[in-house]
Amino acid sequence: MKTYAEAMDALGDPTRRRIFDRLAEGPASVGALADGMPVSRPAVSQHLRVLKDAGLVSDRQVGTRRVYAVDPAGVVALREYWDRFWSRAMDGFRVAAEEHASSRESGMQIKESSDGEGS
Amino acid sequence: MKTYAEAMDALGDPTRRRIFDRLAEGPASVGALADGMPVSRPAVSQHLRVLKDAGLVSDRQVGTRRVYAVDPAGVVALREYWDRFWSRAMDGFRVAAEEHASSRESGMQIKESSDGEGS
DNA sequence: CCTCTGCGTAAGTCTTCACTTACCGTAAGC
DNA sequence: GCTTACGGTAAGTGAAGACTTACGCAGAGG
Repeated sequence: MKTYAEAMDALGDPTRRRIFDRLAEGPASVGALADGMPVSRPAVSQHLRVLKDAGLVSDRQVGTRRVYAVDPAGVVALREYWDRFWSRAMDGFRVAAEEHASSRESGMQIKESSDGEGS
Repeated sequence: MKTYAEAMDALGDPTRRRIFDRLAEGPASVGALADGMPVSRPAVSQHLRVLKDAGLVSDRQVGTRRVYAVDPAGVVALREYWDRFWSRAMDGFRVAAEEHASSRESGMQIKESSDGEGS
């Protein structure tokens, strides 16, 4: 299974996010992607390779051109990961709020600066 | 605005993802986070700073300790960005499929290659 | 007072990686 | 056959950043 980690690493780069953003609006060839980008065409090629290895895009050959498009499978996997993460993060936040309240309640040594009470 | 880009960059690092994952299960102090991590405590501090600048975590002082927790605001912003991205990506995929079909129809040469994984 | 704990910060090192130019293979057109 | 588009790959370079150790500062407690 393509790890979500690879996808997150891939989208951690601004240029790759820009390329992926562009592909999200429709498939495009490498040259078309390189136009309107501040980097060279080989750079775009290398970024596309990373995105492809991460399972985020796929490519097909059309004549002499190579057309790239978003790979729905990778996007779905990433979205599922993010959904799990989302719920866990919300749980964690709830735990944080409860711990904050209970520790205050039980008289633990929490001298929150000189702020005193958090309203 | 700029938050989601910063958040994506922040989560592009494996160590920061690990820290954020840990915080998603509940708040923790810097020392507690550093324990069970393969990196030193200052490294964790620096990662926490990046996560905090990205709006993904918040901190409060408890005595001599500093307790970090996920910041729901940042998580919400990132999720909204992802939702928009998700729908755009799906649109792009539909466009790709349609273009693919039409080009096949017109008898063009097409060679597919996504990620070679036979069964 | 002094000490000890907990954490942030400074300074430096070293690895990663984004980008470049140059080159080579492949598909279409003459 | 040759030539011209298009794009992947190799090799090299420079900068970003992840990590370390050493140090400084604030709070809790004897």
